[in-house]
Amino acid sequence: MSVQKLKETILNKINRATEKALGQIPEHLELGFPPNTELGHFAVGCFPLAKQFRKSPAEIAKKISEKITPDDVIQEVNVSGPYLNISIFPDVLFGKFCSEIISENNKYGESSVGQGTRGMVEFLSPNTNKPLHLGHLRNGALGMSISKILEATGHWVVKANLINDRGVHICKSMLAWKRWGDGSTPESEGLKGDHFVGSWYVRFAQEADKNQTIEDDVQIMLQQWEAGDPETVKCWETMNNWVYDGFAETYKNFGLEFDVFYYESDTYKMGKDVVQKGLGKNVFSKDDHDNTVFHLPVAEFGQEKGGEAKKVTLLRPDDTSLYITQDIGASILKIEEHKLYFSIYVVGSEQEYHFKCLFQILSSIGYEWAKDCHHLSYGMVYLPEGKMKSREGKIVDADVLIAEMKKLAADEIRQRDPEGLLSDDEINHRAKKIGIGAIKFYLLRVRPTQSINFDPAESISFDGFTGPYCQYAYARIFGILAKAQDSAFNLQDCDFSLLGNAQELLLLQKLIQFPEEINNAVQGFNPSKIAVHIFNTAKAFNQFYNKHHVLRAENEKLVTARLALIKATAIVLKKGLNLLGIEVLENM
RNA sequence: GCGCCUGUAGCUCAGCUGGAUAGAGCAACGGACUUCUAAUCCGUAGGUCGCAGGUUCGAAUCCUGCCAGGCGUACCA
Repeated sequence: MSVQKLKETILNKINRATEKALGQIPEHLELGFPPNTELGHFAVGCFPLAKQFRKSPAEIAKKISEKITPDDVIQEVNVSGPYLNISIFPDVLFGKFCSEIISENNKYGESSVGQGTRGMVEFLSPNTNKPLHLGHLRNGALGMSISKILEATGHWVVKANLINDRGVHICKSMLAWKRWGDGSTPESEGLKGDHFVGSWYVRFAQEADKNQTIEDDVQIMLQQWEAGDPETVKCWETMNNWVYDGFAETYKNFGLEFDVFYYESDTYKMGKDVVQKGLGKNVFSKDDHDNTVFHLPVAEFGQEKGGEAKKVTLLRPDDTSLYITQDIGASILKIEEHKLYFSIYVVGSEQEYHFKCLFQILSSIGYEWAKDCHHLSYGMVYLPEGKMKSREGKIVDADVLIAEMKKLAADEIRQRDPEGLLSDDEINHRAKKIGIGAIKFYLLRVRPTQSINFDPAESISFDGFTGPYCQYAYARIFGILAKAQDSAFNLQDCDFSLLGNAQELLLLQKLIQFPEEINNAVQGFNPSKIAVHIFNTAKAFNQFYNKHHVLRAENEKLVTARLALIKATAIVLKKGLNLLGIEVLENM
């Protein structure tokens, strides 16, 4: 009997009892959990039945309970006000769930609700004029996690990175390097490529403060680039390649993976012909200044003070395109090239209006898939002094943060290894997983719409509601399982009737809830659901661990049953952390 | 002005498809390592759920108004 069947069995029993007691099958009931494990293992609130049977929920609960007879699954049913609290025989309860989790292993919690539909998650989307910062890490962590969660729920995901590699800001670092760089390279300066290029972007800003005319020079440079001037294009390629080398290193360190890269230099002209076609079909029109514009539907977007519809400009009078025009082109390209059914854009909340307009325009042009485009919007990352602004140097650099967290983790590991038994390689290996795990968990543990106030002094720690806390629980379990290897247990021989104390019940409850939380996460595009649940699972394990022994339990049968329970726990912890893009460690 | 987001314990946040006494973590204080890893656990203390109405048997959760903060608001990306 599977877990799903067990739940159905319980609900069926209640349905039949309701029919006996009140003459009708209930319209809708949900199986939940009581607030504490002493009340029972599952709970059903009778509120939804009040209308159907025109009685108070408490009265209904009482009548139903009278018609439920214990059997080989249900041990007893208690009524507490409007609730039916149901207890299951421990051997069935623990037996079913532990066996199922262990046999499904890393597939536990997955579902096929996505039915194999293919979609794209576009995230990170960096500019090639400066290194990545903390905001990019939030974006990257979200993009990776939501991709994994979509895959776990039966979707086919293409991870895309649309790189903003052209434009006046890119030309700024080019101009500064050409003028003052004196042939220097990342190698000659001993810098990561993206940091090297970023330093010239900063230099440009400094020079521009002294001398406004270079702002004009950079516009000329942009024109030369657009005209395909060989020298400018060569410089652009050289510098972008330096940046890509640097980015690749950061992607690798932080665990960011992409299936496809798009470059704005390839796509920035693409929206134009779509707009011009739409102009012919009267989807778009010309305004007084000869701009090509789109009128937003008043019902959704409201109207201007004068009463006319709001509009979006798509082409300037000289037919040059704007950001949204490019995005129209890129959106269509992505869908057609990869035969997508849905398309997700992981982009900061400051662009919500942009995407609302973009999806509306695509829909108005006639693309039905526009309804399956989703902007996964997330809040800003603030520093104590305010919003991050790279031009003012108020940023947390991604590489610096990663290195710092890794170092903090390494210090912590060394403290736990006073005799120096661990090799530098091993310390490095662990420190990386722990440091990155701490950053990712910190960025993913709150819902995306929340802005994050990043206080470098105290924001990211290894204690409490953190990634390392969850990793630690896993490592503890791994330690026990490793020691138990000699007495390898067989699921068939487990006597699960021995389990059932408060800590074991709470832990099992967390394991049971896991698949549902994955579902919640995917429906709300919200990985924090998983972060919170994995923390609660780790906490439930630590509470169990501190109160009960596994290997030194009272008797051999209890040892085996508990081994099965913690093995199932390890599976859930690992799966959950992996869905957040966090790796587990076997030793900490 | 308008739109979206946010407002819950000293701080950072869960809970927000209405339901059992509002939960964590951090910080504070007090405990637990001869026992499977103390990056742990237990306890104490800490809350007019921004304010005011409304809907409901029942509201942190839904509706309306207001207050405060953030972001956005057509020819930047």
